[in-house]
Amino acid sequence: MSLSLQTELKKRFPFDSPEQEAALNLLRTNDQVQIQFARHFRDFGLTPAQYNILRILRGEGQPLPILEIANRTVTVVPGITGLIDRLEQAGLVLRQRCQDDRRVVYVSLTDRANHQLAELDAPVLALHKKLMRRLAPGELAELSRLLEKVRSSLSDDP
Amino acid sequence: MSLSLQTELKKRFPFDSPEQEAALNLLRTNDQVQIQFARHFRDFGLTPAQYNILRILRGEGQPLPILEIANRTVTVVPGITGLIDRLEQAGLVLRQRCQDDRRVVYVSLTDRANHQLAELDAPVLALHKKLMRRLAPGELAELSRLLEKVRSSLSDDP
DNA sequence: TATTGATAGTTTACTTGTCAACATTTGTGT
DNA sequence: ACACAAATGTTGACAAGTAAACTATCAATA
Repeated sequence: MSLSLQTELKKRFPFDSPEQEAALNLLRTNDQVQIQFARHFRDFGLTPAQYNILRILRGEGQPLPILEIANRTVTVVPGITGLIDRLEQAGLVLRQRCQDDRRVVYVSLTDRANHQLAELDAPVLALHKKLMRRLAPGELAELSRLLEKVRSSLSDDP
Repeated sequence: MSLSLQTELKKRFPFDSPEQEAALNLLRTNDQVQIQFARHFRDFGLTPAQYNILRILRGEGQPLPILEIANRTVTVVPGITGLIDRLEQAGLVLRQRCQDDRRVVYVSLTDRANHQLAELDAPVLALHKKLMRRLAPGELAELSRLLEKVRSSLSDDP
């Protein structure tokens, strides 16, 4: 039967190639990590995407145009609108139209957002350490290096 | 000003810790890779989640209960329903109630799905190789090993 | 036999990511 | 000055991930 043959092949060659194995490992590991983060932030009423935007704004230290925020996330342009909408409803950011160029909308953090971010710093750092606790310092550096190398091949297309 | 100080600090210590650096590298790299896959499958009318389910069914070689499929993906139970719905509408899978236990619903691939999967094998493998092209064989193995190590620390909680 | 509890799957509601289409504003080239 | 292109967001539609609540079936047991 072709079915048993297929099963046997599957056991002997679980991956079609080392490249595929690495790619699938990346996807699976990321899934697991994302789940941890999502649970973590949900306790504070934030989603990972929302926290990401707040971190970007704090890192910049001043208001940013909406498209600039979108550029620093993977979020595609139309998606950023609703994201900012919900953050604004939650009282965490403010929208202000630019006077010079009335097309652009600046987004800034509220005091409440800064307060909430400060509360999250320690738990987030602790979670990062927990996720990576099995890796020795050298392994951490190597993992970062390899991931950056993968990303570098995505920038210049062919 | 606190702003320029913050900017300077940000340059000198872009990450709070090596663990955080590795975790963020993982998230960013995965985002980029996911985008590549999504674009790739969209040309064939499939989403990555749909392709994943088809691959699982082909790998098994026989119909699977819906919850068994959900267990093999990161998809949470309620989400799997709509996913199977859309695959069924597209004529790629069939639902059949189990006779022995009328609660369970088996899902099987149609000929059309098998045909489409066969067409996708070569392009998918090519994409995997393209994504990882910068990594030497040893680096590929090391990346897989490190990612597995990260996942292993997520299984046993504390 | 009837109740009680567990299991399989669905429905509903909400957030996010994605694309296509659009409005508004700005800049540029006749 | 005027038309036309480009940039900045927004809207609408759909796929997907998530949690809470629900239905239907099965199993155990009183």
